Amino acid sequence: MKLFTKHTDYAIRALLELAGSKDEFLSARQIAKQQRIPYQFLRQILQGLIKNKLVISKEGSGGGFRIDKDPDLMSIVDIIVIFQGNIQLSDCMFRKKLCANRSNCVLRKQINRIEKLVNEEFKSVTIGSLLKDLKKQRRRF
Amino acid sequence: MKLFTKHTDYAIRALLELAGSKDEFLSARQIAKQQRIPYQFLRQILQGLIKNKLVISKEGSGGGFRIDKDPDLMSIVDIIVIFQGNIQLSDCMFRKKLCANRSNCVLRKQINRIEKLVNEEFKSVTIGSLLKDLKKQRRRF
DNA sequence: TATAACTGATACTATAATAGTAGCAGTTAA
DNA sequence: TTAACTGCTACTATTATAGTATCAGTTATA
Repeated sequence: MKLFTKHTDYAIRALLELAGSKDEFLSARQIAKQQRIPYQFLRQILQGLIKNKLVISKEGSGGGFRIDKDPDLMSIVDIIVIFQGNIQLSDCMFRKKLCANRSNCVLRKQINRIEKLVNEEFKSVTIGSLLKDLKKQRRRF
Repeated sequence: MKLFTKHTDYAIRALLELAGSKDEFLSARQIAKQQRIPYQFLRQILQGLIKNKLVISKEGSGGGFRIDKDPDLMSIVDIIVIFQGNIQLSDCMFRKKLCANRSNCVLRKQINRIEKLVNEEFKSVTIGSLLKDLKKQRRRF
């Protein structure tokens, strides 16, 4: 069972890279090389981040991408939602009418509880907090 | 994003049905009808539950399935693991050597933390506890 | 002003996972 | 003997995942 797709994984790593050099524009090529992300795949992901206004881009030579939101307000949930949709552990909500029997509902109740928990936990992890961890770690080595 | 597949969903519902009539053998046909699960699909799922010793079967006419483990010791995690493998939010563990850079590792640390949390939460939800919820609910209506 | 280094957008492909369906062989109660 | 079962396995359709490839347009700069 996996909760993170490559889209999300790479997006987070790209955002960490961009958050680390806040005011410069980094090209997709540079990020791809640094983070070892397949170049064309990364470009798709960056387009997704642009559409959702987490980064801005500059076209042409010397162009690239720059972060466009406070990294402390950029949570992992936001990124998951962009690439994987809402966190919902079960899809029952979409077919309520088909869920005729109760056994399903007591299960859903529990699932919803855990779902909320996961959401809150992921909300508390932001690009900003990850970057802080990263810097701490670097100081130690 | 989904955490439960149909396999898991149906397996839990089938186990609730079986736990509800502990000492009788219920046929796949009966369970399928009660819980509105596609018959052949359910049979595959029941085979999975047999292999993992959650239920036993009796062949031939009048045969079927019976629960073979204390429902209170049968957690949702057990069932998820059977049909979806271990709960691991990211698959990085399988390619540690490829994860050259640290940004990935700080992310993994957080993911592992949340992973443990999810695991514990799902462990606390058992077929037994769900059945209790179900009976409570029935008394109220 | 040509060109190299970029982004924007979109179409394409390969593989795996998910959600089933179908059918044959063997077992057992009545 | 036969109907109702399970055991086992092969098959299919759809969707998600993880990329690749390419063309059009933009911009710094030599």
